Amino acid sequence: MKTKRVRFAPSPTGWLHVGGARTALFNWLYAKKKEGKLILRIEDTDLERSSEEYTASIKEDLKWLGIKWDEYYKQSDRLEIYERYARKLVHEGKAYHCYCREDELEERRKKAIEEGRPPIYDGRCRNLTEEEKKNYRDQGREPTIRFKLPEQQPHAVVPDEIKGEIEFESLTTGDFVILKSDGTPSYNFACVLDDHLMEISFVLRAEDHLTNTAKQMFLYDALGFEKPRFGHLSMLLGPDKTKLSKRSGVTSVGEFRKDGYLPEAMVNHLALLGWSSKDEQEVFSREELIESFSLDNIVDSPQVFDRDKLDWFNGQYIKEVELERFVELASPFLEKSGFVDEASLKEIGAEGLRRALDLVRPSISKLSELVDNEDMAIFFDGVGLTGEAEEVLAWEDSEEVLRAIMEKFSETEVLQPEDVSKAVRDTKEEVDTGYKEVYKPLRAAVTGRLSGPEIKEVISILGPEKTVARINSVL
RNA sequence: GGUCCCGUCGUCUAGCGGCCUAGGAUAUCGGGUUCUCAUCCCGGCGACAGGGGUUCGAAUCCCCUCGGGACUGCCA
Repeated sequence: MKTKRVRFAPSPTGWLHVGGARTALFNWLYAKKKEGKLILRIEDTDLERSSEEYTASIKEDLKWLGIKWDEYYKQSDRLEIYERYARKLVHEGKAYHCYCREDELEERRKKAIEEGRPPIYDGRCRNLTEEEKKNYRDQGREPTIRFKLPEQQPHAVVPDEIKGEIEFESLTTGDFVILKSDGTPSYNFACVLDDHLMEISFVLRAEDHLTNTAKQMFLYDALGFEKPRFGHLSMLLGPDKTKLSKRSGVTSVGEFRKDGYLPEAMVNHLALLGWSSKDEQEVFSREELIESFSLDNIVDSPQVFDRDKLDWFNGQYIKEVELERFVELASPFLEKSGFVDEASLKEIGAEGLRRALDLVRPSISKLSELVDNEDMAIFFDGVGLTGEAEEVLAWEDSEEVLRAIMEKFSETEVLQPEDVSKAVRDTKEEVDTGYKEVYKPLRAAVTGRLSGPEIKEVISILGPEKTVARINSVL
């Protein structure tokens, strides 16, 4: 069986957003599942809007997601190819030069809409005489090349493997431009040529290309190319149910990365947007996704990108990742906090930081929550007392409790969590009071607050010296 | 306006004629665990867009209506 080849073909006119990322992911999953190849093709034929910066950031984001491509192309490197094929079509009488200027076209389009006619190119340059052409050229007009659609517009049929065969009663276009006046190809033309030349076997792209695919059918026929298979993914929508755009909130992959989402969470969430496994599994490793991925389970209807679910996934991964990696992921965010500096980091020590982060991670759903995180702050100095904490410290037995337990802590160099539990137990006996009456003042004194991670762990990490100092400071 | 796609809990989805008084996840609410918060566990609320058919039987098939979306460029 021939190697399956799919592609992801973004245009570098903006950052990679979640919709594009999902398309890339599905292509990647398909390639992996079929042991095929993924081709990354940068569609930068719009010289005005494309930029190197975006190209670089798209590649970076894909790498971050773990989507690796096997081959890489840039359409701006291939301009001669498109031009050559365009000329070939002109020679064969399947395309022609059009000398209409953009403003003229725009004018006619507007008029057509006003008059209730479809805004379709009227084909007026189809049969220009040599003299007319010369006239236009003398006027300094740079022609475009338009593709000649069959006279009697046959209806296009797109054999979509996700939605089923789609029939178009009519194309909503006239002869369309395949080579722009600046010599660059238009999207549909470059796309068809490249998909063929790069031997793409399956074109899996988003649904906003459906009408493009219909147009492309004619191009394949005119060029004498065999058609690949096609599949159209439903759209990813913003919360307002319209197409994702820069306007519909933060949707660029890079932003999510900066906000402290893990790539595996992003991948997991994206994979479940428009696809589902046969069973009711939700959390998938990459390998599991590849294993269970199938075109059959792809959904037709569009889906809203839901931040809440992503947060949940991210929380799951934050709890599960190896501690070493979590520490690494966390450090840039910690560095941004007000309470961490080199000195305080040294004081808590690498092991202390590890334990503190491990203790705090169930409470966050994204790494950015680590910045100025209250649960994290308690491991560093400069924690003030909340009003509630002061109230607890004012309890009748509080002072006695604290003095008693402080004494126990003073006697050791190291405090294991179970040592703290024992000290609490003994103190409770001594003072003849309840657990709450010991735990609460202890927490209040040590952390300045009434809520937070397990206090015996906190004290264990802090160590006896600091703990005692803190208790002392409130007495 | 035209063409095309889509329509199950707020959101992601299971369902492909009887297993559905519609299942799961998330969100939300309540309970439990805990010194507390988070986690975790248990439970509740919550949907077949509407109307016609077809059929013994429809969320599932057909038609219409309504609703949402995309495209309609010398952008991709």
